[in-house]
Amino acid sequence: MSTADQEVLRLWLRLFTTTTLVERKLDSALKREFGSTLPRFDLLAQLDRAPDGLRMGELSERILTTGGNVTWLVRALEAEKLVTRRVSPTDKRAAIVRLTAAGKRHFAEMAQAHERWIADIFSALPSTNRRAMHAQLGIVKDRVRFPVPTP
Amino acid sequence: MSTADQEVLRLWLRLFTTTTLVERKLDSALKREFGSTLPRFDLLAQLDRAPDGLRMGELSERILTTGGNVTWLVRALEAEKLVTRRVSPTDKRAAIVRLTAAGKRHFAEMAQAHERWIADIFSALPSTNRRAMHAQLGIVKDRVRFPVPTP
DNA sequence: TTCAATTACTTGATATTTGAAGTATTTGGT
DNA sequence: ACCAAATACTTCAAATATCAAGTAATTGAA
Repeated sequence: MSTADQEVLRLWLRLFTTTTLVERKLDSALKREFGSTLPRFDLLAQLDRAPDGLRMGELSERILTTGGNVTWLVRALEAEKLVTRRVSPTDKRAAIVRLTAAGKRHFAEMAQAHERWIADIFSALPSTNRRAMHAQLGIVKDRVRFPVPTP
Repeated sequence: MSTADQEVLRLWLRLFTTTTLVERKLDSALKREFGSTLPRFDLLAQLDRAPDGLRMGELSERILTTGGNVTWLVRALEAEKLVTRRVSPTDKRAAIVRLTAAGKRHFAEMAQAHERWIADIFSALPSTNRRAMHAQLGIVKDRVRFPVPTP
């Protein structure tokens, strides 16, 4: 194993560890302060940006989870009266999910705290570095999404 | 919400998305090629670096998961004859987990493929940038692990 | 020494996530 | 118009993860 290989493995390990630590911190803070979780928050965040609602499939793509899981999550949020679900008028197979007024309020509250937590963590980086990291992660992301064909 | 806040939120979102995509890719490749999973691989990787074995608690800290989950994972790997578990001679409460010979072989095989996948993804970044990113992630990680006391 | 507090782990109940298989609807080619 | 293929979603079982409570062993202070 070459030195460069060692290096990329260490980079991936650190990426994984760091992200997991942030995730756990956010998740436990959301639990503690709002009785919610990160997956729920992420789903609500997508809906908050989509005033016309989103279809189950769109949600599933955006929060990077399976269809079955979205069905499960939406059902739970529906039971809590945070979202509604209705059949699409143009495609009876599709369900359109929207935030309720209560859902909007609940999300807004959480988003404010969430933003503080994130700012607190990432403001440890100078702005220049943040931009650089954002760009570099973009390269990695594209590489995973659009793999180069094996020669 | 200030521009800087927007910026850190976007950075976190990208960090999360990128890591999740890589995770899913590795997990599905491990499933497809070796009938294993990323959590199992991570646990075996820790043991591979620890010739004297690790206690359950140490494993749990290193792979960032709960004690109950480690108990579950180790039991599954034990059933597959990849690890053994024995009571610590110095502390009868503690269990020491080690790789079996078969476990070592199995891990070595997976590690080789794993390394190729990682190298393929991250070699899209120039070496200089990789080092920079590693350092910056270190700052974030420390910030999460050792939060500054609220003023 | 003795025992309350701590530590290391397991257990059991739940929660979440996945993946495969099933249902209903829509689409595209004939 | 017709039907096979594709699409959108749900369901169900199994895998994985969390949390709280329980057990056993160790520690440390009186």
